[in-house]
Amino acid sequence: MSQNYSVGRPVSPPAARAGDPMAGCPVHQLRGKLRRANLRPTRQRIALGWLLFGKGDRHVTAEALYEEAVGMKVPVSLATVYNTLHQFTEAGLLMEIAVDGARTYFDTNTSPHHHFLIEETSALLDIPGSISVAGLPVAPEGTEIARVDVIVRLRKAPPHRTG
Amino acid sequence: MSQNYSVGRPVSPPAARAGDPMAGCPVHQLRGKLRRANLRPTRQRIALGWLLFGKGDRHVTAEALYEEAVGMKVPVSLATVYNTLHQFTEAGLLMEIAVDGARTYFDTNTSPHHHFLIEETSALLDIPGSISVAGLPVAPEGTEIARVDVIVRLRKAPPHRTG
DNA sequence: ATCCTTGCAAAACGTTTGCACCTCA
DNA sequence: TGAGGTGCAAACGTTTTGCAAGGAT
Repeated sequence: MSQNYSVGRPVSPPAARAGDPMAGCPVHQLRGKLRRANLRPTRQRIALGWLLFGKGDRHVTAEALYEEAVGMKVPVSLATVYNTLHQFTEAGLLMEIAVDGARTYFDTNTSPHHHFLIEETSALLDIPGSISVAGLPVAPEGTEIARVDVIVRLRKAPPHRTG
Repeated sequence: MSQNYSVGRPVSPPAARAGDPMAGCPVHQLRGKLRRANLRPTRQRIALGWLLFGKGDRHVTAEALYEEAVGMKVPVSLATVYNTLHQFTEAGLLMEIAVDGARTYFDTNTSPHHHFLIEETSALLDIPGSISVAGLPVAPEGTEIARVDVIVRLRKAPPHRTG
């Protein structure tokens, strides 16, 4: 329930030491996940997958993930982060959310759900619970609904609420 | 036409030719609209306002509006188009919609409504009728809902429909 | 060995900004 | 005339791309 964002200490990047006996660790599952997606389990993809999928649902930008990887001594380039995020997205492991004009978010929660956008910080949050959208018209002929995005923009509330 | 500023050439906004029954002339109303927004009714703003508000609801990108203006021999620069769109937005004459990672749309319909996004062409359409969004949780403490955006992404339907 | 993947840097893209000149009220 | 607006081009931040070297099977 609590959004624990401060992971980092106990996690050791898989590339830190060569030849570790890590059979049975989440890395192994990650390899299978990548194989199933027809993605070779390379060092970078495993490290990024670890960061992405090892902490519950996340909303990351390419740059944020890149800096996180660099901070954990994972050797990776920004271009590879972009490539990997897009490959993961195509494989259905991530969902891409373009909510702002400048940044693209990648969401590890690929099930249909919607988002809060904190305008102050441009942070994205899953909206808990379920939202129902009623009154959708039929899609124009020749088209079908691919996805429905609901974005609730949150502003800082006025400093007091009298009454 | 280098940086020549003597563009006294009569812009050909659609009504520059008729007699001048200013009352009822859309340009006149536009001038008032700009005045009320504390924006000087300059040539460029009037021309852009004409393009924006003279054809019913529109969803334009800065670049599209720029090319439209250039195509109509309205001397305007891209930077001014951006400036004007943002000024209009701040004045409440336009609504900004960032639906895609790359482009920002400006909607002349400022009332709350939602959109189709044609993924094939990145075109934006107002959704006719009303949509109700139910199940919204309360905004986190200290925040309030500024706006709710619903974007229905439309894909080309599968080529066959074997019944 | 082969193909896929990565890294680097530069290009691409849409947008913003700084400064000189011009226009409107 | 003065306050404000405009144009141009260059800066800006994010994302994409091309090509050579490295890793996975």
